[in-house]
Amino acid sequence: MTEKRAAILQVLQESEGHLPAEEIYTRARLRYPGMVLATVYNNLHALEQAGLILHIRTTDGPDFYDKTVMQHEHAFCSECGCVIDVHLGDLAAEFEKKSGVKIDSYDLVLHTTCPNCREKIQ
Amino acid sequence: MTEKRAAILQVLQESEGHLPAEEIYTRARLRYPGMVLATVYNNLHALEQAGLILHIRTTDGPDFYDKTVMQHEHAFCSECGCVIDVHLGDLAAEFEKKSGVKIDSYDLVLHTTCPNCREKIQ
DNA sequence: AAAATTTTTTAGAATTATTCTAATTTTTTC
DNA sequence: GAAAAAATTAGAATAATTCTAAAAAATTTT
Repeated sequence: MTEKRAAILQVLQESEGHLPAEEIYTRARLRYPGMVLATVYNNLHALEQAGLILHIRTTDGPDFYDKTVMQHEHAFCSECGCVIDVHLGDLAAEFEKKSGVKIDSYDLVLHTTCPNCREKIQ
Repeated sequence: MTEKRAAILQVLQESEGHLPAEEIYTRARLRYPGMVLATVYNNLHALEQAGLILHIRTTDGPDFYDKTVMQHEHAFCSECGCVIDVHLGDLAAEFEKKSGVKIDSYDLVLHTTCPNCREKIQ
């Protein structure tokens, strides 16, 4: 594990959980000012391959990288953009049974209005 | 409904079901060679607003537009890229109950290996 | 039907997120 | 410590989509 790779991993570990590449880049540069965005992407891929982090694809904004390796979903607040971790377990079997189609994997993106924002709106 | 908007809708209606904007553009230009990609996007938005088509967001490739307005999901074959329609019903209530988080909506992207490709691989 | 207003279309630039390339630097191996 | 492998950098390339401003078309008002 190179110093930079370790630093990128640490940024995630010390975060609230999930960050987009751009934010990891910003934070990693505090320690390594010369670091370049491509290096962040390279190392995020390597860390993903190594099973140390999760690569979360979204349907609108940028992808996120998650320090929690266990499968889980994310609910994005459409008001403030915050992200809430959601644990639904593995639904592949359920989807497969319901549809009759072989499901190798799936991406589930949830949209919510977080408790904070729901209060404000009312 | 302008001629071009109608043409774009017709392209979708006459298709197998779901097409990315680029493909709609290609097909619409057969009738309207001068048409520009921005016009396709404009009209797809308008048609979506009008509830005449569905805008399907994916986690990797480009978005799709679907002539079927009824809620349904899509299973993308990771081998050949083909798309299979899947009907799972509305799962928001189930997700909400399981997680305790208010679910306004969700995008569910399924990954499959289609029957054709599964045969070839073996 | 002409004038005024609104909507649509075009062309092209801008944006965003990500990947690629090739040269350089660093790290690891022998 | 030299050779080989891997990582890093800088910047270009790509892909999908949105934005902008001007021109054209359609609609509404007189």
